[in-house]
Amino acid sequence: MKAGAIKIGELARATGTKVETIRFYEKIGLLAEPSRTEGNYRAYGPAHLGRLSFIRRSRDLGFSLDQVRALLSLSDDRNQPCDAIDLIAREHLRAVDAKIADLMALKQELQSIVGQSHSGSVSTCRIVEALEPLPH
Amino acid sequence: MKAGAIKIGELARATGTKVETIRFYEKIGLLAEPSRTEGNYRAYGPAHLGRLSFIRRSRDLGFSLDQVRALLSLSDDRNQPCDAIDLIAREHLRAVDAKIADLMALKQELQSIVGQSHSGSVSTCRIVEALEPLPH
DNA sequence: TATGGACCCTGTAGCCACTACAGGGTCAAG
DNA sequence: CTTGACCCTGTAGTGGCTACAGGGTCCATA
Repeated sequence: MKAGAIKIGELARATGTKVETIRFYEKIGLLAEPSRTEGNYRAYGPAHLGRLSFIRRSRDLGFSLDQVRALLSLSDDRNQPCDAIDLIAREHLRAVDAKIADLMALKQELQSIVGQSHSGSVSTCRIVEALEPLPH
Repeated sequence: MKAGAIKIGELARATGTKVETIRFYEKIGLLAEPSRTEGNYRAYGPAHLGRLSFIRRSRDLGFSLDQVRALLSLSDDRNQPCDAIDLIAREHLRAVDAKIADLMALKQELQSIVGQSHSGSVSTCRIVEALEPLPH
């Protein structure tokens, strides 16, 4: 193993990623295949570490793997990527906003069903009534 | 086909569910197998309609299929289901709240990366900088 | 009677982003 | 020389559908 090279477990710890996930990213072509040791262990260098950190950070921000792929290839091209990257990020922000709005509406409806009487009294199943469509 | 019985397509239209989804619910045991016509078509009655409406409504409210299964069996047992149902609903509400909080935090972070300068100027890629871990 | 089209059937594979095995091999410490 | 931590490949499973492929049924029209 070359100086500075690390094994998959170390890379996993360094980036907060599971070992299986790293292998998965390699399989789908998101993370480049590293060289191997004599014993056929993956040997990662600093470039892999940087790349995987970028991926992790993007994933944590909720970007899809396809979006991450696009972000990676755009950020590699150091000519005029900003507009395209901006677009992806803004689009994602829009989607997050939409999701929040959805969930807020959902919450409202759930609350109106459950009722805010948090006291332990038995609530004669308004919930079932709210779910059931037909009179019975 | 008995009087009042409907075919899968009609049930789908009546409940706003896709035909494939109805068959899927049947396969996983969520919706009872209906009787069949001579031509081997599924023939649904009013009970199926009620049941599927209940399922749809619960799904729309974000309950998982396992939760729906529990809600169904609890609401069938007309003795003392209320507490258990209440618990499921409240737990779901809690999960929705947590999800909303997650997304709000995410939105904050995304916004700070994208920047609120909505004017079309090129923003010298703060986004990439924010994603990249290492100085280069 | 033939034919077209709308509908239905079964069964399987694909989607996303992992996660969890099973069944082995490698390597360093004791 | 054995133990145990780590690594390897490959496959199957998760949730909740969705999309075929390759047929069958039913009804109306020509």
